[in-house]
Amino acid sequence: MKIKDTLTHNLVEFKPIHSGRINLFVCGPTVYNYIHVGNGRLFVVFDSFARFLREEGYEVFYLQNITDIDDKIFRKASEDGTSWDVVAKKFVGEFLADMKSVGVESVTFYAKATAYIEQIIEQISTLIRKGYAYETNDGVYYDVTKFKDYGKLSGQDLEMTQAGARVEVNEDKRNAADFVLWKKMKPGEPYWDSPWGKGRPGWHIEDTAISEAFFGAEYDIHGGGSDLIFPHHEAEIAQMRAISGKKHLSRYWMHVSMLIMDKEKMSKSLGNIVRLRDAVEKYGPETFRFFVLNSSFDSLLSYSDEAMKAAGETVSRIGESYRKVRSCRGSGPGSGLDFSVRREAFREKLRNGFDTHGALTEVMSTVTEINRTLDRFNSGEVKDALSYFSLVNSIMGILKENLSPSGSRLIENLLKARKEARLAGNYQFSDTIRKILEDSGVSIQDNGPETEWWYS
RNA sequence: GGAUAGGUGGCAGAGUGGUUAUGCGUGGGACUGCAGAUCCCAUCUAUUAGGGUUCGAAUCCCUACCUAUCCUCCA
Repeated sequence: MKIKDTLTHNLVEFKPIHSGRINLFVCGPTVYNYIHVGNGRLFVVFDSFARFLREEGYEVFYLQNITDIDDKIFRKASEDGTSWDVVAKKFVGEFLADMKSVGVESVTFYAKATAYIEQIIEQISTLIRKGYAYETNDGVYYDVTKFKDYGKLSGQDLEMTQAGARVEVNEDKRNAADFVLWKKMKPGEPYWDSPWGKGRPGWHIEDTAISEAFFGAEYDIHGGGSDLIFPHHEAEIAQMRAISGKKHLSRYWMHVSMLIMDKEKMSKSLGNIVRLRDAVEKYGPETFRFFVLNSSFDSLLSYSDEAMKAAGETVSRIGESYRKVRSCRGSGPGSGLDFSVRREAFREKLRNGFDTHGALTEVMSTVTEINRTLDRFNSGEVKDALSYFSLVNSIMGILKENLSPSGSRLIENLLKARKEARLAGNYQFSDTIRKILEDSGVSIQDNGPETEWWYS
């Protein structure tokens, strides 16, 4: 298996630290509002990735942090006239609800930052003891000049970056690039006791404290949005490697690119946010997942109503084929389709840098072949096709379970009446029944005198 | 200004030296009482621009222009 690794900018052969086991850490959300479709892209990609790794036979511990202490949460709380912990608690719940609605089910454990304050304090103490960190009037900072590889992941050269390009320069810091590990309490803020007085953790330190607690100093794969490469992931690397003295924090780094909207990035300041839950409600989780997985995770992806509708059409096409296979009797002479070859082709694309788009192209080609030859399927091929769909779905999560049969007597009787009308040539009546059924959410399809139906 | 990734047909989005990507859309055909679904054929004859290397470039090199993310607690 190969991974598109941010650190080396290459497709590299993957080797887990412990044979057969993978420790995966992905940066989760800061819970101060509903997440948008761009965030949703990240979580769908890694959900599918973890499912794939498990399907490949690895035992995967997928760990994700949740930032539940942050200035953005304070601001939201003051806007809403409530307290920070109420905001955090609410949006942790909303986040988990969103994850469930979009079929994200692979995360082993969600770790909230505030539950690991002890570990955070311990890491900061170690950094100070080892000479990497220092205390000022307002906090504890990491001295980036002490860590020679700082900037290596992002290709940043500290000499070249502009200090204070976006933020005010803090005069108490030794270097403009130093980042905060511990923030001393300001009036009205929540706090924990520490060797540096009352305060709270900086953003970067929570991830290494959590990942060390579960995985130790070094683990296999670290994921996140591409906007976190610098400085967040640089900071994580600097923290953990300074503490451990090891060569890596994570052996491999995978970054999911941004979602853009109307040629512009999705951001709150532009007001072009689409909440994940709204998109999922409008198009369905299968369509959203297909939309996301049909592109390379490391490329920009354009979100639009048109693109979502196209994804929806394709998802229906795949689902339709699946539905037909399920109702296929398999009494034909055999189509000659070799599903073991097709399963392997699908897997092979994913093994090649998690090429979900390539894998879905394989699926589309298989769907066409199935549709073309279904009437010749024998019973073994029906089973093989079902297991093919099951494999695809277990990783991608793009099949609608619109199971029908064993339905209501009412529907069966309506269909029976319609069949009689059709046989009698009374098409006006049969079309009226069809209209009633369709208006009631029942799709039907005539195959000669017989009619199939399902809930649409 | 710097770092990093890119600029492919109506849309989305693959393809790292030599065949049609694929899907959606559009047009036509088969099938159907009609429809839908499905299949077949076609369409769009795409590669940001300009140079260069090569027998041959979307793919390699150079220049220009453009886009996205990031540029250091706070966005």
